[in-house]
Amino acid sequence: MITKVLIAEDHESANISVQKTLEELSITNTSHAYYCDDALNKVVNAVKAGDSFDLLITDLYFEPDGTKQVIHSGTELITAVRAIQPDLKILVFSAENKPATIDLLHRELDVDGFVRKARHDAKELKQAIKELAQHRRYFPRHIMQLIDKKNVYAFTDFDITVITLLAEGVLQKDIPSYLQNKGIKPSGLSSVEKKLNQMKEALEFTKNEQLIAYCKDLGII
Amino acid sequence: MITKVLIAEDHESANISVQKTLEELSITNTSHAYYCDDALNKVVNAVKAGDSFDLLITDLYFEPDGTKQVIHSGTELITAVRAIQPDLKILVFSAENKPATIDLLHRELDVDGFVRKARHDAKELKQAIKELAQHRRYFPRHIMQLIDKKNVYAFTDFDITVITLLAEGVLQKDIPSYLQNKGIKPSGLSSVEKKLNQMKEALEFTKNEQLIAYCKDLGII
DNA sequence: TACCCCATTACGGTTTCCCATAAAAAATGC
DNA sequence: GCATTTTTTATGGGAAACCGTAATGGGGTA
Repeated sequence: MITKVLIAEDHESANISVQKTLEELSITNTSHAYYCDDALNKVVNAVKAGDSFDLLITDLYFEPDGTKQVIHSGTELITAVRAIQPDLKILVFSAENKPATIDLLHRELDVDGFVRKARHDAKELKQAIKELAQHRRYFPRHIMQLIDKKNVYAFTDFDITVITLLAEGVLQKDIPSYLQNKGIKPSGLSSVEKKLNQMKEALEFTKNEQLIAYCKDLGII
Repeated sequence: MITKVLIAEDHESANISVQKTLEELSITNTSHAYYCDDALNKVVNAVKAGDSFDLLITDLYFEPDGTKQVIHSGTELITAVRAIQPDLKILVFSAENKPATIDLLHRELDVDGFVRKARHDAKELKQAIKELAQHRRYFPRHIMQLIDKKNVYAFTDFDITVITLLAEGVLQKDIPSYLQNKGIKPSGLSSVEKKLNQMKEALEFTKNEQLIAYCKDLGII
């Protein structure tokens, strides 16, 4: 049974509508946090007081506004609260639609649900909370389809390093020295060229610019 | 006096919170539209019935979901309703923070107010509606400051076309023929090179890959 | 019309990238 | 230990990109 919920969301308006949705599910014991640090504090205090939360609904992106914060993003918040209260159910409510990010939430951070801020998000939110109350996870099919699509090529750490360097403006011929400085091998220019060719061939691209655009779209870099 | 309001917003949750905010201002005569076409229809019908709206609160971005729509964006909607009902007050409520867009709203589309979806957006929304009821415009100072600050480079249609072609894998030397086919001028290779250099210099980049990454981050392409 | 100004285009030299091939090094198998 | 295979690195020629400069062309003005 879900009765006590914490909402971590910097947008006041989003906060309001989440609360309203919860009210429609007869959940009135809600707390709000407009900053990640504040959210973590509330979780800590609730556990200390022996009155812990049942569910955390959190956004991923929190806009900096000048006030110093230790935790800056929803993903960091998730790992932090998990360390404090492992059994806390976590539902991510975000406009995020990059497959890489959603995949991270699903597999590595192992959150209980994801609802994308979109046309029918309030209805979805209700559905998700109902599912979570039944101890099921909520990742709608149309979201998971996004994830599968990205599996046309599995980017390795090496791939990502090389692409990131390119996106930062490093000349291809200068990449080997960067790799050596970081102790990454292989570091030869030919190896870099080979990797780039492999990626481009797998994705049917011909130019580095396409790779950059593709990786940006998927949130890989 | 503002009594009858139309909310054009594809996100259900945002729609809810706007309505709640209006209720707190004792405005209960509200209509909702989840698509631009629907919003325009409601404006038209209200005018025909001699019971027109006092205020339109609209988002800028409406996510396509397969249903065929004539109008696809808030900016198009704004020009369309202005043609129907010139005295309709328009308040844009959007997460948009690109200086160029806000500038467009302020100067060319001449909307009555802009509230950014951000931390205290509900409070701002209330304030904005109060201002509009007094026949004043509402563009908070911190928004207008954004315009000056972040305006590092204003991308033209030509810029975006060139960058898009690069991101699609078109060779730089082949871009001129593409431009000619689309009837865009200038179309010379030197002009393309010059534009790319201008952009890169303005943003302190050295490589096209950086430009692609930057434009992807900003959602320009 | 003649002239100037500006934007556009054309051209040539240099650098970087691309690609195929070969050499070197490392891993594997017997 | 030695041969084989695979991975990594090196090299060179040709294509594309980069960059400065010169030529072209169109619009405005007297």
